[in-house]
Amino acid sequence: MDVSHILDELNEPQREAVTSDAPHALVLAGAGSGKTRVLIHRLAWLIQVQHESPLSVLAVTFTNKAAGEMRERAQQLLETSTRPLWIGTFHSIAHRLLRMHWREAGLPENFQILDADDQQRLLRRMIREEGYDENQWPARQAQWFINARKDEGQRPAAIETLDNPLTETWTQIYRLYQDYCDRAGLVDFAELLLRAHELWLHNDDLLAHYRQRLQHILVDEFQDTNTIQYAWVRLLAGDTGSVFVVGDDDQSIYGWRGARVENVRQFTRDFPHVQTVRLEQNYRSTGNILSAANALIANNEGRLGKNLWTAGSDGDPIRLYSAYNEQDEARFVVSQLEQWMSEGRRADEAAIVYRTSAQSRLFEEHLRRQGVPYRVYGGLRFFERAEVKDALAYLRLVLNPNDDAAFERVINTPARGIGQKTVATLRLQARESGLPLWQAARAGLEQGVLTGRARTTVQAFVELILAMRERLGDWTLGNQMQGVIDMSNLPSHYEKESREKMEARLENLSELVNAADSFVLPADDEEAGMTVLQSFLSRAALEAGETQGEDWEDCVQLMTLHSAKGLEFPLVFMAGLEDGLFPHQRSVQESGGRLEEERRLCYVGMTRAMENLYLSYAEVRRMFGSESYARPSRFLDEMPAEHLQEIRPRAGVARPFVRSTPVAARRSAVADPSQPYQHGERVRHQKFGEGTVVSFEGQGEHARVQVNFHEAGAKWLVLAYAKLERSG
DNA sequence: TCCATTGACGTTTTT
DNA sequence: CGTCAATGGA
Repeated sequence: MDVSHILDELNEPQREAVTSDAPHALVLAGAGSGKTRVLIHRLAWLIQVQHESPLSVLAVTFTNKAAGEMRERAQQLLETSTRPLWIGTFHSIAHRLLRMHWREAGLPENFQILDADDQQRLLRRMIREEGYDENQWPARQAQWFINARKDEGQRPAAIETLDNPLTETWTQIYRLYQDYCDRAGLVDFAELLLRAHELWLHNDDLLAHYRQRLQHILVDEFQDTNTIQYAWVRLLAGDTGSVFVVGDDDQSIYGWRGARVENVRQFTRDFPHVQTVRLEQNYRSTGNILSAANALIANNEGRLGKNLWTAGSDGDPIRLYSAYNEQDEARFVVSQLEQWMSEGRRADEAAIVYRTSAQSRLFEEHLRRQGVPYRVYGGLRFFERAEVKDALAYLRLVLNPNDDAAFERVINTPARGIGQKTVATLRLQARESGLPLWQAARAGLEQGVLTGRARTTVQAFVELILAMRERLGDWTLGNQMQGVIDMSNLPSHYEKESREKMEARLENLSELVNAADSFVLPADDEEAGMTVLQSFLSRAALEAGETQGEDWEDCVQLMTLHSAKGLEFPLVFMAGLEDGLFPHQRSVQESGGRLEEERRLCYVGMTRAMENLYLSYAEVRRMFGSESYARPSRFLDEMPAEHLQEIRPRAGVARPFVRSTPVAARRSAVADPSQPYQHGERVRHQKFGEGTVVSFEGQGEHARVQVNFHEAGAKWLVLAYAKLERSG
């Protein structure tokens, strides 16, 4: 068979990976080295050359976008339908398994997916109701605790509390929350994975079936897998499955939410005869960018080791700008951007990336002022908007009245005179009888627990939902959606808001009806035995949709470093390279490889740039209302000077006399022996606490240092008077 | 029920 | 400084 179309466009290591006949393979794919291509060509190789059945292939990704891209590109290469292939995110595949085997998984047929927002609301309500002090046991933290445990594969009973009262309480909250979810038929994101794992673990026949069928497992972004995802893959593979994973330990940036880089190394230990292939040729960036990135990441320990190289030219040096303050930084970035565009380049070829999402605002202001079109990544997605979730909650309730999260959401939205007190009564009833709210409400009506106005209003609500269920019976999804919106009288609820807001909300609602109208039951979901309504609701939760609908053509892209992973741009501005901001203060303080993860984040950011990379930092930054002085990011010191070119500010820009030393000078500068304190040194003051020396001046009696205190902010202190101590 | 004021908080985010 | 959520008075 002619395999040239599969192999021709590949370089040697890529080809080696694609054609590997080892039982398992680990492809360490550096940034821009053709990782996705290898995955897709491997898929084609299995099917067209090895003649493996498409039914035997499972390809797993992390995002819906990646899954969609993989299916699309596989389709092009294979020139046949990719229908039989299982391609999807860990969550969507887990979800599919649970839908098909809901009985074995111990779930009700109409279980609903709880998104992060639903989960937090449910927890807040529950914590309150169970009588915990909300300040001591915040829902946010409970959510974090529960998800972290689930990501580790732990049920409450398995948690080792070691008599630690804190852990014991969190575990108890986890237990109560899980009971709630089980009663109401609710499954959160982490639960999808955990249940899917347990489904196989506890059903030998099912596991045997899937092991036999899914002989080839391909995993993308393997460095992002958490404990349960790894265990799931391992369980499925058993002794006979063949696992092909692609990843890059240097781009692991999700450790803080459970991802374990260690899984990459663990893979070679747990699976026998793993062939490891390194993809180090980079097709994206210039030599200067790659060399600087390589040098930076070399500071991390325990890497599996990789050095990116390019056949292309060195290109321009990386430009480094030290801004006087954050305004100056934004001004500089936007002016460079305008210059680039004046040379005939497109706005959408450029990206501004930063560590924290709050940094976007300043750039937005400057871009708007200059009339440069931009788009900010992140923010609320379509199916996460309040009005959309309100409308969907009615549908959820119609489908599964036991869905407490949906019940709570709409019981008094729009306001129908059911106050806090009435809802509290219902909750109490539900809690005492161990029933979902819906059933508690009905029982309460029958048994006369509710009286007076409460009785009338709750009765009306129950009848509304029943009427919806009856009326919606045979309608199309679009009509059901519209019906629910009309019958609930939701639009009236938004009419009280400002005109703009209201119009946006009503527009979203009609967009929602459109979405429902044009929704076609996907084949995957049909096979899993789902109804159109079930499928629509699940997808709303699992693929929350785009942040912004249409207009992002030819816009400068603004995003956090995290959301930049996987993307590339000819021109990249990486801003806010200050110690404390990037690397972030919290990461510097915490142990456990957090600093290394920040360094990887920096590496990810740099390797997004194809032609030109600008780095910048502000000497003074206004944050949380007060000014703070920081030294340039330590990561800048780790980039060889020969790849950097410092850009000094224009003459005439007013600068304060306090300045940190330029990076190049600082790098070569040894400590100044004439000064008692050195730049960057940590000191303690009796009153102001801990701080960092940022500047000094004068000699002897008049010697003063400027210290940036963590609590009190920046202060000048005369050494002769202030009693400073070194604090390591 | 609604609006205004007050107070706490302030990485990163997909599913 | 800015946001969001909780609180309290009309």
